[in-house]
Amino acid sequence: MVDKRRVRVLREGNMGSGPVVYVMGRDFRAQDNWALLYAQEKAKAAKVPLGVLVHFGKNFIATNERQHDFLIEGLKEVSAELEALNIPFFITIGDWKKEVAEFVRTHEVSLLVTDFSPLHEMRWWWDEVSHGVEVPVHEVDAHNVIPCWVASPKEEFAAYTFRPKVHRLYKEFAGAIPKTAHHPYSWGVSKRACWPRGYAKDGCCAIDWGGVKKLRSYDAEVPPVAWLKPGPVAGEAVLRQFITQRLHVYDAERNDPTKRAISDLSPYIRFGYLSTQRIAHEIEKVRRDQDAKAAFIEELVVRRELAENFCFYNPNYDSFAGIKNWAKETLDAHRKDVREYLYTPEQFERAETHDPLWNAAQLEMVKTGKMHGYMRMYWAKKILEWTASPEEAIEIALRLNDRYELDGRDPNGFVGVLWSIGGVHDRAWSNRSVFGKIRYMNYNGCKRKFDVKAYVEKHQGTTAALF
DNA sequence: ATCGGCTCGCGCAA
DNA sequence: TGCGCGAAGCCGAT
Repeated sequence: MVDKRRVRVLREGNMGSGPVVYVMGRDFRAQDNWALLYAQEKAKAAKVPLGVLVHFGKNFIATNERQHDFLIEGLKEVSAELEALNIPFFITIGDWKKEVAEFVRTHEVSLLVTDFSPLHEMRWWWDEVSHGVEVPVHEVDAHNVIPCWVASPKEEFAAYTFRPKVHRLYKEFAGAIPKTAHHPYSWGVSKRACWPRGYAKDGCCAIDWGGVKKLRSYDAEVPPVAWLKPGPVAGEAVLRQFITQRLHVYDAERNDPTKRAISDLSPYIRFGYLSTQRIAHEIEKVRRDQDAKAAFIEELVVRRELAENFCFYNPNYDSFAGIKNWAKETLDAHRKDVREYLYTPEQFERAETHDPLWNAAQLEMVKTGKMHGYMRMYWAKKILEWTASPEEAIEIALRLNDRYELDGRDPNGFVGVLWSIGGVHDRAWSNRSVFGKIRYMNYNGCKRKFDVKAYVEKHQGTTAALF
């Protein structure tokens, strides 16, 4: 049974007699998925078919070719896995209100289930959809170990206020997740035919993935990356490799961008190919490296779910308006400070600053789709230092993050940028030029901690090939 | 190499 | 009301 505390009712109402549909918005996987398990539980109780729907609309889950490719290639795998479980996979394209509402009417859907995201797009969409359909809509937190609204009822001040709440509830929610079962009630073949309209191949049932892939290719400006393969199977392999090859050095070396100690799991978590709870469970099973395990669980659960908490409770999670008063005041007091360097958004984007370390970080992100976590702090703080205003710095950092990172457009990214530039979840430090009391970082600090030259050499070059 | 100060405010003990 | 201490640091003194 899915814990009732994972579920929120977005639209009240009684179930009809038709199939249950899970609208996958964020957690693209067939196993370890509480939203799918909940939908299946409801469908089994009502003895009705179960289907999964993914909607491709404006400002959807991916906004460029790199992320779109990572999504489509993974979705192919997920959809096949669902079909094998007798859970048909559908897509709709275009306007939410029209397409989803029509899907619901055509198939006489009795209940819509979705996965939780704290981000505006998803919440606004569901607000609209809930008003545009006449069936109940239930939302399930399938992304967090502890459901966001259960972990805390308010915006947390810092990790230290959130941590004890997480630790109190962790044992209750963590652990193995039941398997998604082969669904016992079939969706009639004739009813499936011709959906999605215009993207069905061979008459029915098969989706024209080539067509879907072309659907949202923006320019070829942000190409897919080859080193990280999309999908749950690839995610599983990365998790295995992390546990066997890198976990033992995670504690000591995760802040050294020249070492290979980090998990590389964030893109898989971002697209839901891997469940956080499942990752946590696999880590807990390891019988060695206790310090490394604790450090990883801290980042995977406490800090990642703190980012979800911030976006869920703070509607200004992506702007200056979202930071704390002490930080606004101190940044305001330093607005007129002389900036030693000033760069345009294009200069940042093309990695054309005077600082080879900053350029290397930017190049790492542009070329690989994943900047090392430690460098993300330095990178964002320097954007604050080298732009005319904190608003502009936040805008540039978020735009670049969301455009190039495979794990962009995610709560972690918003909080990472606002932590660096706006002191979110941080404390005040010594007053200095431009930064005010926002924690400062510099080149010398990096030199003390890792081999800067090696990092710069590893990511040298230009962005010329991309523009 | 190590340490204290920087500086704010939450949460808890009292 | 007082007090301890915190998301990843820096800097100068010793």
